[in-house]
Amino acid sequence: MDETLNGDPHELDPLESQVVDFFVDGVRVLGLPRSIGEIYGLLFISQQPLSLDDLVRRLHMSKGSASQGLRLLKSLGAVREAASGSDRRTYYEPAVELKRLAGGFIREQIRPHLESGKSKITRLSETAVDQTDPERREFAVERISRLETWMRSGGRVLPVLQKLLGQ
Amino acid sequence: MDETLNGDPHELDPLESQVVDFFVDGVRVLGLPRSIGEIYGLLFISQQPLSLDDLVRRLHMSKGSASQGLRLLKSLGAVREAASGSDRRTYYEPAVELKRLAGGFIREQIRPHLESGKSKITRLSETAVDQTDPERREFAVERISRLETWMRSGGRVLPVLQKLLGQ
DNA sequence: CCCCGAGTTCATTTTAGATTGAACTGAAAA
DNA sequence: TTTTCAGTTCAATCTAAAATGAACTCGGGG
Repeated sequence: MDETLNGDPHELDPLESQVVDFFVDGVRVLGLPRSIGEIYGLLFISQQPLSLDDLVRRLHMSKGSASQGLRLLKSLGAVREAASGSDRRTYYEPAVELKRLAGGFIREQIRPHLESGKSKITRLSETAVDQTDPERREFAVERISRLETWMRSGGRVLPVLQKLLGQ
Repeated sequence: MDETLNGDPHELDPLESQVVDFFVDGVRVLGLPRSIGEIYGLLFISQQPLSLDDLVRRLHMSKGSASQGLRLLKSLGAVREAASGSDRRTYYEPAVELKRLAGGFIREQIRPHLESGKSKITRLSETAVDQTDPERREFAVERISRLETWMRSGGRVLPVLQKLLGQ
């Protein structure tokens, strides 16, 4: 069985593996696991939508990883199901508009942290005003109000970011 | 030896540990190790500059971690050496201006990735034009030019980000 | 109705990278 | 000059998170 002769080789060709590597590095910067980069990278450079089995076979990853990876990518809006062909499988294709990708990442990964940050700061404020030593209390309150300022800046920045990336 | 009576307790008080936790979570979002958040968090809520030994003692971390953590924080411009007192130790205090923190992070952690990304794309372009099948080549070139667009957007966004965070 | 197989789940295993700590450096004190 | 000690280094260890894979679910086809 000579894989170089059929149209469905198991190994990645040089272009494909270069693109996959590019996205593996890319997602690591964003704090996402390597498998996410592998999946998105291969979809990105594929002319045809790919099924879960295609990903498992060509990337040598477990069905579990591929399934969980696709779930996360779908939740980020980075991958969508392609109009299904005749067969039972689901095929996936990448979203390639930066606006959409950034929007999904901000919505799913950044906003939740900003939110939980805000509520932690609320609790921090309460602890700060409980300080018995007045000098200590004043200092703590000042520092924590600074945190609030940081979070407000963060909140203000995100929409601008999305806007700038949408072109 | 009752630690609650002297001014140098080993354990963190509730305010301190809440702030440390806050920063531990915060730096994880940025992809930095927990020890970085612990160190910066304790400095942030301390009224006095702290020495490496203070950090080791109060955070129960090794000298190695504290030393490496301080080095990274200094490189980010997030921590500076305080005007030294009479003794041999170096004391550290946090930088608390968001502009400075964001600037350091962008300079040390984001820009290098953008740069290496650009050079990877250059190599990708070369691989893409090598594709023998014309349809494949056209597709690959189109996708990779999209990557270039993404990187350009990224580069344009950073200065705006810094500007918005500087207030 | 039962079978088939695509896709999911999650307890276990693996791994990347964070942390440790003992040996080392260098500079100030004695 | 020797001693002392703050801080650094890095091989070894540990751990948190990712990947695995076998058991499972569920829907369509026969």
